[in-house]
Amino acid sequence: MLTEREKIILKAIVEEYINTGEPISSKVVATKYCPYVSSATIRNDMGVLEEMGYITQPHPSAGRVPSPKGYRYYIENMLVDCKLSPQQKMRIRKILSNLEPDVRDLREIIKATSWLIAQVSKLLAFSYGPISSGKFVKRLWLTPIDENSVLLIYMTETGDVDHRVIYAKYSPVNLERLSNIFSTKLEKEGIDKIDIKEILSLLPEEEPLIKEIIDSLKKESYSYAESYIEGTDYIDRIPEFNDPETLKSLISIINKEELVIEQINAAINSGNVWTSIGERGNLTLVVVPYFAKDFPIGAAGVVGPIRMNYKFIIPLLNFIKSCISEMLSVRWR
Amino acid sequence: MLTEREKIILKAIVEEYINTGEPISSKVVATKYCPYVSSATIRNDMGVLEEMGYITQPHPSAGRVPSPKGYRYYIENMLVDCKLSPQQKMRIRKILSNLEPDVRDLREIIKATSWLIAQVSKLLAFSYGPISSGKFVKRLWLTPIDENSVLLIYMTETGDVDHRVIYAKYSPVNLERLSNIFSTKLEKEGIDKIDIKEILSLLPEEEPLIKEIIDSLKKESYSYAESYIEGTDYIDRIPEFNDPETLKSLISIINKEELVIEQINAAINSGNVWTSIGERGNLTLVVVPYFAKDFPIGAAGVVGPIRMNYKFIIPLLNFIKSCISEMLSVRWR
DNA sequence: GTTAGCACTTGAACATATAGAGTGCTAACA
DNA sequence: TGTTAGCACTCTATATGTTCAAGTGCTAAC
Repeated sequence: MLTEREKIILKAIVEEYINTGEPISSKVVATKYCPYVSSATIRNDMGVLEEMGYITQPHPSAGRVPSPKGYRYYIENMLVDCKLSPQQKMRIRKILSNLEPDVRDLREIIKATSWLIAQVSKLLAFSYGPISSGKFVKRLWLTPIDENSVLLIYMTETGDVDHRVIYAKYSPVNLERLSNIFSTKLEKEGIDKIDIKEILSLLPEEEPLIKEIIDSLKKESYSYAESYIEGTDYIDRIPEFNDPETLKSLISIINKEELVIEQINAAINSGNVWTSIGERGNLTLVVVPYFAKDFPIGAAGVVGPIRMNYKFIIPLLNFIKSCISEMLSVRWR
Repeated sequence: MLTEREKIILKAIVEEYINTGEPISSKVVATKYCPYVSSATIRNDMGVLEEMGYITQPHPSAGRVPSPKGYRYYIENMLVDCKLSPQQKMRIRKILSNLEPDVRDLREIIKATSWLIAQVSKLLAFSYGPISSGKFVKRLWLTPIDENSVLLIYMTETGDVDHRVIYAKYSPVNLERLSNIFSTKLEKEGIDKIDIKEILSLLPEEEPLIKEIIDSLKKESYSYAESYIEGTDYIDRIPEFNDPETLKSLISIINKEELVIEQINAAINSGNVWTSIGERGNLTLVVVPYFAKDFPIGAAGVVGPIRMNYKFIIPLLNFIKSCISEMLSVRWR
């Protein structure tokens, strides 16, 4: 448990360091944040904070810098009820309404979300989705392409649509019936549980096609989420991104979505902003999920240096979450 | 025009530098490549080569390094008829045949191409496509989703299929007829030229839907190529990728496909390997197009430091071009 | 045209000195 | 017991000088 003054000092160090990027000395804290005690007192307290792991010293004669634990304490205890200003909200709403005419389906909304976040945060931003919560295909359509191939289109329970080309001999007259049979079955239960034999018995002559369809659906029932990255132009604004190791971590995070999916799932499960501080090569991820009604659709967030402006980013992502969720809820279901 | 010995020296410098990464001294060239003359003679020739712009000196007391012009001369004049060994070809064919069962449509082939190139080259690899040469939608299908939305699926002349959700009031009974009307029209000419009024006169009650369809097709007739990047794990193998500026260029190339599209188009137009050396922040792109029969489908290649093993990469990409083109040509049309 | 020989330039590595920042500690104080 | 002034200490950053080896360019001779 921290004393009141220790809290003030920790907050001072975090905010001052976020602003300046330089280690913070006891003198600065004393003059700007605790004018009623001397720098020697601050030094004593800083020793305690360091022992507890909230701050560190880059080297013995430097000031103090927040540790990940310090940032976490700051975020969890000192940013509660932190909100965007009405002006900032207005600005985001305006950008969103300018965007809206160009955004026509789920994926475009998701893509636009990353763009929006990057624009406003001036950091790298990503978005991810759509996920199918239950991962169930609910309807499908079959359309002939040529004598050996059929187009399979399917819709998941979250309204996401995708397609696939299937190769099999078939007779066109059966396609519509087969579509209906599958759709009726899938309406009730997932692809893993429907009775294949029953379908085969209804249209035995289409066995190769039916098998291909089931095969495809099983593969695809792990819905086809994509991730989008925006804001690479802002890399130059961030001094921490002059370090090759940090940049390499950034590249792997940008290009390998599996590295981020864990965080995304954590955010979706918690339903709220999820912050991972410095866990992946000196980078912080702040992730927020978004929903259509109560269905989780995906997540979005920023990737930046550990030293980022949490006081702005966190309420920003919370606000964007509510905007996007509202957009999605109006359009779907 | 270079003398014979100058050519030998240039080749020596390029190949030695590609191997070692260190500036090459006259002594090394003399002992390893021109034992019949002295290092002083080599020095004289190197002075000439430097004056002509084929090589440079990092600093006055260092050896020589090839300039982009030097690399280009090397590639264009000293790598003609350079081929992969039968062993290497076998290896690639084997990887490809292992891959084949998992690769079911055009996009998956394109994606797998980048993976394959990265595997073999141990560099960052990308692939891009499918492009629609004429960019014409040839057939379309309309499928009802609910009372306000229709699924539009369309196929371009290169066999690429995509879909879009369209929002409009409509009556389901007209959908099939409308699909056929559009498909018949599009079979003959592009979306920009078909007679909208005629279609409207056939089904005047579907005006909102028809307009939405045409709108969508016009937007989408710029086909929906995607790019894939693989091999980010190999970044650590490349010493040049410890420089922050180089890494930043890499990030922008990886994330902003528009930066690469110019090179891709150049490769597609030339029909062959296209190399851009050091034009974008100390990086080299080697790009090769691939075809289905004679239709260009896309392009693939590597991104790496200027100092890369062209002697291997260029015949590698040529070989992959022929493999992929063959795969595509068998499957389509 | 080629070569041996040498003076010259430069970078890299290392040692040294200095100034400044910020601390930790001690002893004194309220 | 908590706070403070004062000071010695440590470390970084910077500048400066020295040495070493590498590799060149040039000259004069072949």
